[in-house]
Amino acid sequence: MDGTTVVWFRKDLRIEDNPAMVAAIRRKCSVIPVFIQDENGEGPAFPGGASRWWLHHALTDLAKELKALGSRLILRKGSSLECLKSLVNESKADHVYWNRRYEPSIVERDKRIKADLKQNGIAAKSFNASLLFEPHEIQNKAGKPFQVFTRYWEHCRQRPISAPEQASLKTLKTPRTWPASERLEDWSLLPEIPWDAEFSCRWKPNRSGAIEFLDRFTEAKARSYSEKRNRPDLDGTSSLSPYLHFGQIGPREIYAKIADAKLLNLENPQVFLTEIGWREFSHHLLYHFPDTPELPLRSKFQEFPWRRNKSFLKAWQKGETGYPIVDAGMRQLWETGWMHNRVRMITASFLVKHLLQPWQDGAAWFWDTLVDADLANNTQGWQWTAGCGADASPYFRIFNPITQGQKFDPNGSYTKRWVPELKELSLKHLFSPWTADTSTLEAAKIALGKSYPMPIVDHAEAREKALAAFRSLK
DNA sequence: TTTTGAGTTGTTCGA
DNA sequence: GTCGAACAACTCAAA
Repeated sequence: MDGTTVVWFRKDLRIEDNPAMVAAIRRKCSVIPVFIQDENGEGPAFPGGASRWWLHHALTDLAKELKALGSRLILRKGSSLECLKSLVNESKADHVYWNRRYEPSIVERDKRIKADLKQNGIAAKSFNASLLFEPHEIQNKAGKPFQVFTRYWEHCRQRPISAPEQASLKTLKTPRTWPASERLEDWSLLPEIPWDAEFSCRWKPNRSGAIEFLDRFTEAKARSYSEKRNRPDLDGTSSLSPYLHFGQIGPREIYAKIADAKLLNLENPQVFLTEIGWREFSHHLLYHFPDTPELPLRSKFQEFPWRRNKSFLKAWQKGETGYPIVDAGMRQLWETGWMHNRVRMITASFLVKHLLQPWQDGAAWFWDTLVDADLANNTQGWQWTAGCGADASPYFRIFNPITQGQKFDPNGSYTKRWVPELKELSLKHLFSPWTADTSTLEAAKIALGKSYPMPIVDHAEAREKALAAFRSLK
C-alpha cells in the first residue's frame, strides 16, 4: 500500500512553483489537496470582508485548476490540527506537507501541529513558497535581525535566489476514494449585500489574473516603473499585492520573469525589486518582532500622546476629511479594496500626524478593507508612517496633503475620479478647495461644508501639534 | 519614499 | 540706462 500525502494549502493558492505540492508529486503517491478555514486559529487578525471576497474567488479558481488535473480541493472548517488529523485518518495518509507562514500566532500553531503529527507517526514537512529570503536565514554580523531596510536589502542581494520549483503536474496521482469536502458556498465568504461591484471590475482574483498582471508589468510597466509608480493617476504599479498575499503568484516567479525578460540589470526594474524587498523586510520584522502588530517596535512610542477621537477616525474612513487627496484615497479603498501606494502613505500620515489617531486604528481599517491585507506589510507600513518602526525618521513624514496632491496627481484626474463632487474645480484649488473664493466655488457647483466637507483640521496647526507630540517623546 | 523656512540669487518691471 | 521692489527659483539645514 503506497502512502498518501495531504497537501495543506494556506497562503500559497497556486499549483505551479508550490514547493509543498512539488514535493508531494515527487513522492509519486496520491495527493489530497486541502484548504482549512480555521477561524480561531488565525488569531486576532481574522481577515476582513475584502480579503474574504478575494479568498472565495481564489479558492474557486484553485479548485478549478486542480480539477483540470483530475484532482480536487477538499474544504474543511474548524481547528487546523483536528481537521488534518481526521483527514489523515480517513485517507490513511502518512505525509502532510505545507508551505510556511510567518505570522507569529500561525508560526506557534504550526509548530504545535507539526509536533503533534510527528508524534502520531506522520511525516510533517513544511516548505518556503512565499519569500525570497526567509526570516530565520537572514541576520546581521552580530547575529541579530536587521532593523534598517537598506542594510537588510544589501545583505539579501548578495545571496542567491532560487528558481521557481516545478514538477510535472501530469504525474499528479489521485486517491482511490476522496474524503468528504464542504461546499465553498456554505462558508459565506462573499458579502451579503452586494458591495463588490467595483471589486469585480477592477480585479481578476485568480491565477490567470496574476499571470496577466505580471506579463503586463514586465512588458509595459517595468521600464518606466520609477517615474510612474508614484502617480496614482497612472496605472504604473504592478497590482500584484493581493496575488502575492494569497500566494497566487510567488516572488520567485516574479524574479524569474524579470530575469527572463532581460530586465534585471536595468535601473527601473531594480526599483521594483526593492519594493519586493520591502515585502521581504516586513516579513523579517514580523517574524523577529512578533509583538509589532500591536506594539511599536521602538518602545518609547508607547508614551506617544495620541488623541483618540471617534469622529476623526470615522471621517477619515469615509473619505470626508476635507483634504481631497486623502478623501480620494480612502474612497478608492472602500470601493475597490485597494489603494495606490503613494496615497496609502499620504492617508496614513494624515491619520497619524494630522489627526493624531493611533496607527493601530488605521492598520485595523486597512486590514478590514484591503484585498491585499497582509499582517507583515500592513504592520510595517503603519509603523513606518507613524515613525515608531524600523527605519524611523518621524520628522520626515508629515506629508503635506496639498503639495503631495499637486505633485503626484498633477492633472487632478485621480482626485476627481474618486471625489467627483470636485470635478469642476480648477487645479489651482483642487487640493485645497477652502482657498477658493465664493464665486469660484459656486461656479464649480461646490457648497463647502455641504457638498464637500470643510477641512477637518488646519494643516499648519495640525503639523505643529504633531511636531510637538514628537518632541514630547524625547 | 519629506516639509518648511531662511537665505541667496536671478528676473522682471515700472519709476 | 539705472535702481530697487517684488517675486520666482533655487539650495540648504533643521525639524
